[in-house]
Amino acid sequence: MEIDRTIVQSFPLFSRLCEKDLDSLLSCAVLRRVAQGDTVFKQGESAQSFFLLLNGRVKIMPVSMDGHQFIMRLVNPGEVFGFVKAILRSEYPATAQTATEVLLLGWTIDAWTNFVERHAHLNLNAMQIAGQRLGEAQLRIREMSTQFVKRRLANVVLRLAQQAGRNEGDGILIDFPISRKDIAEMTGTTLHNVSRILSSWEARGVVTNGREKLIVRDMIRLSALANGSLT
Amino acid sequence: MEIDRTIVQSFPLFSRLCEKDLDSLLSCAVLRRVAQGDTVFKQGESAQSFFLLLNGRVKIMPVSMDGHQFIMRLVNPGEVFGFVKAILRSEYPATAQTATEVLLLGWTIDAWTNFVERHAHLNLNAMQIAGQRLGEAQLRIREMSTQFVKRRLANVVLRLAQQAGRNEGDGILIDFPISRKDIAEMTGTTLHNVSRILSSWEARGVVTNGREKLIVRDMIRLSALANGSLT
DNA sequence: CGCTGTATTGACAACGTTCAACGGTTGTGG
DNA sequence: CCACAACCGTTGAACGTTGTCAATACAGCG
Repeated sequence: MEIDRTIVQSFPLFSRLCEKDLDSLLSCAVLRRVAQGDTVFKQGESAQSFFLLLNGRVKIMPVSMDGHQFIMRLVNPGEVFGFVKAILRSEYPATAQTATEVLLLGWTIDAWTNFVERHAHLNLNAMQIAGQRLGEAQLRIREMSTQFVKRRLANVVLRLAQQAGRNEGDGILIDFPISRKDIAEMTGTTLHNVSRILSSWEARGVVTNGREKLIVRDMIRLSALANGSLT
Repeated sequence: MEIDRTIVQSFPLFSRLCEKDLDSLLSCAVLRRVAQGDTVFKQGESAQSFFLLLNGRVKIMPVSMDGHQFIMRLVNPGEVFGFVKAILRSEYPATAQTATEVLLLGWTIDAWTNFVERHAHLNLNAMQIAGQRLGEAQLRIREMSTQFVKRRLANVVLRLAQQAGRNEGDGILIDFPISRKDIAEMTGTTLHNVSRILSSWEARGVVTNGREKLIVRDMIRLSALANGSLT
């Protein structure tokens, strides 16, 4: 199967690679299709590969011993996942489950380290990925420590609209099926609360709700809700 | 001033360096003493240096626009801080304030990158630092999303005891002055709540409280509180 | 047409924060 | 050495937020 190289080249991890190098990197990648709801890897497996998401969405979900589910990260097209853990040759700390049918490229960590030896500047790219994840994680910790559920939810929906939104003229549709439970697990609350709050926002014209569907109608007011200047 | 090289060598970032290399690295480090309550760097400054804490404790505190204070990380002796951001040549995302008088070593990022060019394996060490921070951050997110304040507090105190505890025979003393406000800002709650919960634990013989002081008397029961098998 | 998974809503209880008052300790300056 | 201020900690009460329980509705699917 043929991959569009210009697309892959535009992804942060591979920036500043020449065509030849990109070819050799792509030649040792494995293309994989995964159906909706299946898992790419499972928590606890040894991290021998990492993945680049070409298409669709993937949920990164640690499972805790006390049964509480939640979603650590939502992977959008063009992002890598399983990357940091693979470099460190440890175990995946979470399960990667698809939210849609997805298309992805996989590399073994051996192939990658091999390649990096000849392209040392990729170390910096890798560090940038790790740094970005760390920044996102710390931002989220701050939100969880200091903000009420309403505001956290506004931030989650805002990010969804920015990263997974498709402009439909009269609003921004979240571009994959997402349930209240999913949103609750991204926000750190219950689906009941999410339902209540989204309903109240719908009454005020900020969003439109549907079954596994969410449309943002008023980004301005949503932003205001997210930064606390509106309740 | 003379630094004990065997101590520095035992720190993760510098593992697998020979004596000679260690000397050359130490020769371009700056030793610095900072008084209790002063700041090592401030949020928003461009990250031109990173630091290795030799002695004392440092609090990493992002400040949000809405005034909410909190403590993102507590740095223990032997740990580096400001490291990831310095490598990425961005701005410090938080303020580093000392909880005690501290002694630390500082390197400019230029000296570091220079040194890394001749010791490529340090890239992996750096990645390990970043990976560890990321893991800690994600663990904390999970705690904040799914656990009640009591249990989160138990986890915070447990970590304090493990990382900053000194065994006193009849209990484990947290080895630096820490206020209820500090603990609250590490847990994501108010000092009132911390006071209440710690008082109830004191009544049950789990801890002993004092002014800017905390002694863990019963690690077993504290662990049970932390993993939810006890309320 | 019943089954399953998703969503909405109300009532209620539990939890946590805010407000307020008070007591104790430390440090300072007269 | 004492008075005083500043800071830290504790505790109670009221309030608001959030989670839990329960009932219902609705859509997709065999």
